[in-house]
Amino acid sequence: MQLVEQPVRSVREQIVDTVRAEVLAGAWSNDEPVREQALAKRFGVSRGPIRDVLQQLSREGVLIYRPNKGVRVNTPPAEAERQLLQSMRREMEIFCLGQCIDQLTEADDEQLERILAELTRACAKGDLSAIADCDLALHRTLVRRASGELEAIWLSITSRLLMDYSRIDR
Amino acid sequence: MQLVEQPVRSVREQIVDTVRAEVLAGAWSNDEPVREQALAKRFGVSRGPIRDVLQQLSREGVLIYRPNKGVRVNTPPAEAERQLLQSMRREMEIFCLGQCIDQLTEADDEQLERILAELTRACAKGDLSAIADCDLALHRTLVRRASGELEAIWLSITSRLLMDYSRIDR
DNA sequence: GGATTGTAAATTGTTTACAATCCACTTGAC
DNA sequence: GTCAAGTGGATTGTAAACAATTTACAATCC
Repeated sequence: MQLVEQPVRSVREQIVDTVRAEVLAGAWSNDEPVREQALAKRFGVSRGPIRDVLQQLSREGVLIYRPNKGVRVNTPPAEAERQLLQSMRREMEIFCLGQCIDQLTEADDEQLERILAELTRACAKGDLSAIADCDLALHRTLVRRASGELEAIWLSITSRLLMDYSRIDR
Repeated sequence: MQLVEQPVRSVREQIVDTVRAEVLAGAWSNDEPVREQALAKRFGVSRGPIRDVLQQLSREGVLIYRPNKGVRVNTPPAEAERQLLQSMRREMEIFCLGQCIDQLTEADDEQLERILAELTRACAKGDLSAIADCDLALHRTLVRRASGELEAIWLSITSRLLMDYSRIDR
């Protein structure tokens, strides 16, 4: 189920979302480096697009990049940083909610309904990973609706917070 | 004068900082697209690194990217967004100041002194562009010292705010 | 004359090939 | 036996060639 609608999802964006979801779900170890060629083979593309993906996820804080040494899964933020990020995320979401609360289209409603239904189902099953996904998708949709410009910033903040979150439910 | 110290400045990062500074100074028009090959030729590299640069600056909000159509200079944020970003920037800088106020090394002090001296000189000359550069460098150094993780987020916020700023003094 | 389709140049997206760097292991001296 | 330098394989960084898409312009049709 596609939770976050995107008009034209380029190959790169698809891979970014896939990899991010896997890392946040705790599927990747942070002990061993991520190899470009392995990902390229897996997604059926060459190393070029993969490098773009890894660069973006590094900017988001999900991965960490070291020159000539590739990328690894990043460590969650320290407690003090976490509080700051929480506060900033909250501030952004309140703003976005206020921006788009009275200009939602029917398509938006429908999209939100779908996400909520999925969230309900996940809660019923106790699937923590799915719950996290839905939660992310819900807020992301709202932020995007309010302002596509803010989405990148919001993702950088939220991804870092979820780095912590995913470690906990494991 | 190099205002923001960086241990190992990769070629890409140098180009990123150069291009960002030029755009924020209002040197680029937002009517015509930015051509990859032109930049590659100018900086003496191939299109690969240039694409990385353009991708990063697009994530930062300085440029805007459209699939198969290249990038352009982005438009400044709307007033409502601007206020949100201002608030978030303020929150981050207060946090970072608190984090690193009592753990500054002599090298840091020296670096900050250099920036302040440059800022004073710029103010005396009334060089608005230089003032903006110094202001940016000053805060960026503080943020980086507090947490390298936060720097990317801070840059995304501040760059967008400066998009507006640069337009004004023109 | 105005709109539409066809075509060629330009630009972006991707792949492939090559250079530079890093890492683990071996080899050798002490 | 231990440590140092060397060496081969693997991995990242860059450049150049190729494919796909867009754009501008010209030819054609109504």
